[in-house]
Amino acid sequence: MTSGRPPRADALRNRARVLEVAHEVFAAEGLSVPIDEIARRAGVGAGTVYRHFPTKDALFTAIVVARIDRISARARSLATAGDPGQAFFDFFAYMVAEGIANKGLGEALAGAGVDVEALAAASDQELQRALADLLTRAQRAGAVRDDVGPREVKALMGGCATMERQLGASAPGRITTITCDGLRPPGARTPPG
Amino acid sequence: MTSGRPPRADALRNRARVLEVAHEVFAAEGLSVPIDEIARRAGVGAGTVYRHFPTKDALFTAIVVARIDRISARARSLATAGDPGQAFFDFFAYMVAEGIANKGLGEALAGAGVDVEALAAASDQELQRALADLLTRAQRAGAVRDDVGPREVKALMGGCATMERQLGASAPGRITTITCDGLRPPGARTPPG
DNA sequence: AACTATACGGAACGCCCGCCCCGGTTGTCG
DNA sequence: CGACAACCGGGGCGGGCGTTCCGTATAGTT
Repeated sequence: MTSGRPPRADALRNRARVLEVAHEVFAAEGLSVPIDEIARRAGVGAGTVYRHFPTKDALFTAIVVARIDRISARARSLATAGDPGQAFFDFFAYMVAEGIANKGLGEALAGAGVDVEALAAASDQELQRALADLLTRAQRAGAVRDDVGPREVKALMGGCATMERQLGASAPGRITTITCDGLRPPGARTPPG
Repeated sequence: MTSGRPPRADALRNRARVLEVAHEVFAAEGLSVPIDEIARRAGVGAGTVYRHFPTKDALFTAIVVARIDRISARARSLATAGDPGQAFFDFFAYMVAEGIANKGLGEALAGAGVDVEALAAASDQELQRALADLLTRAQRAGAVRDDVGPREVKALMGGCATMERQLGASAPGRITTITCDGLRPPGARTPPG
């Protein structure tokens, strides 16, 4: 490996600060914010950002990967929980909430623009696997209709987040409720709760 | 009014050609295509485009308004048709199909970017009204759940189009089927058909 | 304290795109 | 056919943004 010497203290500090600020800004404003803006808010120069992350995509990817890893962990822990149906829909709601709270992540989940898929392929596949596991368990338990796959579910989660955000605070969760009801097998609507 | 003289023949020809080409290109590639590209494909200069349409938004709005008017007409004609539930879901599927076939329209329906809403307010409200009519009829007939409004339905139609496009040809219509099932009142799933 | 590798800041570059402008062309009317 | 107004084309301007470069500052070491 090319580990010549430990990085300087200020370098690590700046790197962490850029990561932190970028996370907040991307979450609040989406991916379209200029790098200069992030640099400014972090109190560094644009060059510093590019030294730590060779490209804007790389910066964004680093953040998203971390986020996705956390989500995957959540999915795995839910997979072993009691009721498979409950676990699946809990995860669905969790993912949508995450997408609403984090605009940049939402855009990524909705497949908009960036080739995060390519760079974060490993991380994303991990999520895909965990989701597939959750889904098949729920399907075997008869809590989710059989004619859907992980790809459809993932798209639906991203879409729900986008739509909920678009509708704003009016009727919160309505879209997600409808979609979840649509995912249940015929004649298996759960009462409110 | 300022109607001094009828426009020249070539002016009308170019205007029509620009409109036609812009429609195709926006439908195929979305709103992000440069004006220069549209001008090139139409065989005119960029200046010509801007003479007929003062702004890119104006060009796009002109196209979308025409499209929305057609859709509204369809909605109104369905409203008087036999089964209200059938009419509602027919329109839902029609709108989604339109959104899939027309990328630019889909982006507009999904509320992405352009302030078409502001410019096309009149036309859009017309659609809103027709949709609301269709919806309440279906709800009164017990074909659609009561806890949704036109805004949610409109968002769902746009979202379905986006998701279907994203998933490509694999599992066509799956997302729309799920969403429509979610829109039905509890315990009222229709068998395949 | 002096020295050097490392890191910093921000000006500068290149590219894209919406929009404007002007010299040349072409339709139209007497 | 000739003249004039309407219209055309495409080069150019301005602003935004991702990325690079280089003179300067500073952390770490002796």
